[in-house]
Amino acid sequence: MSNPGATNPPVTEPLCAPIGEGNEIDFEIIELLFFAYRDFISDPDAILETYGFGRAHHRVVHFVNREPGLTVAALLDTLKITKQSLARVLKQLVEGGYIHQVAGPEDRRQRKLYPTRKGRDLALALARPQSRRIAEAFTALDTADRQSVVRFLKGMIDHETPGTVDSGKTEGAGGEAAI
Amino acid sequence: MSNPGATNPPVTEPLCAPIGEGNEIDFEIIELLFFAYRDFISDPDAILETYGFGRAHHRVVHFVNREPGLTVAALLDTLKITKQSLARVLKQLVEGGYIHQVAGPEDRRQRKLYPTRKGRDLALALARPQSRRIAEAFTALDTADRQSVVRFLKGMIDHETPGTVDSGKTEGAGGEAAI
DNA sequence: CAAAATATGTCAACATAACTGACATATTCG
DNA sequence: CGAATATGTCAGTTATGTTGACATATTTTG
Repeated sequence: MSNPGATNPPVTEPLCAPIGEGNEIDFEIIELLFFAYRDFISDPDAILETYGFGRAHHRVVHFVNREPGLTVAALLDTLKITKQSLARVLKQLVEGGYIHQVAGPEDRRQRKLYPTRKGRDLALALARPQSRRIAEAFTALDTADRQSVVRFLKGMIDHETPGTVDSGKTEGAGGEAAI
Repeated sequence: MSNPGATNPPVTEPLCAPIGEGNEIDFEIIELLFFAYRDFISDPDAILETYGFGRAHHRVVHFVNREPGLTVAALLDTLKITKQSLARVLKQLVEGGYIHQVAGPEDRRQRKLYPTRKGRDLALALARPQSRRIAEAFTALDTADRQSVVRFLKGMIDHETPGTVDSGKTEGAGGEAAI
């Protein structure tokens, strides 16, 4: 079927030239983001493994520490996962004494989430190597350069026009999020 | 003097203060990276779904396009997964006509991987929205600022000490292709 | 040349973390 | 009271990774 020296290459004929030569695609940044992020999460991942935890636990512990008292619904909205997905890791974190659940003072249906001292220590232990990595990457940059990085990262984030997202349902599509 | 009110708070008592106030941790960049990367991969993920593909397929298609003719072993080394994991997605991509396998010209045990036209089109379709997002985030930055972003991202990547891997060949130019 | 090493493929079982759907319970609201 | 809401839970599915064992073809080596 394949003929070396065929005159009319079909879509299944192999291409030998690398992609992105003379293309409009910014492959440099695409790949830098891939590798930077992969190495960025490798540090906490190594720590999590010693606890028997995974990325999902990191995300939950992180955001509960960043916003103590947030509700399950708010956490689901931030993580953009389903409550069934959250339930598993949250249960482990609560039973392990990392997170405390308190019935809402006004709406007692709510479960407000607070970190414990143990949970805070874990969040800090996970963030520390990440922050160190950032600091190292920043050593070559002055204050103005660092602000450029912040502006770039903010520009990479979806600017959700408030009003387009109908917050009627709690079970939404999930992505492959990661912290 | 450690605690007003309660006498001796155990590690399981809830904390109300947000983490990272007056801490040495750079939570701003940590979270910006999280959200930026999540949204960054959401674009290709939506496209992949229409093909019945996932992130693993994107990675394989990307690398094969960036370095046509790379071997299975080289791909495994880049992706840092097992051959059993790769086999599943690679089989789908080969059977779908996105990637072509050719026995190595010198070492016929090797299977050199090449993108087909179809595979190249897919790789471009996946990279295009990512590149567009980068371009948008760059609009607020001049050339010097963009170089700062590149320097930052490179600084975030693990600098593998080239001593563990002995590669005495003149090929491994710094900044090799990869997603 | 025969044996060992290498590159790849494959079968099977398992783990994690996401998903959907259905249903239970407690609480608040109209 | 009945409907809506916030949360929890059970059951099954999918995608992607893992380990271990073994097969096959090819190259290298003793």
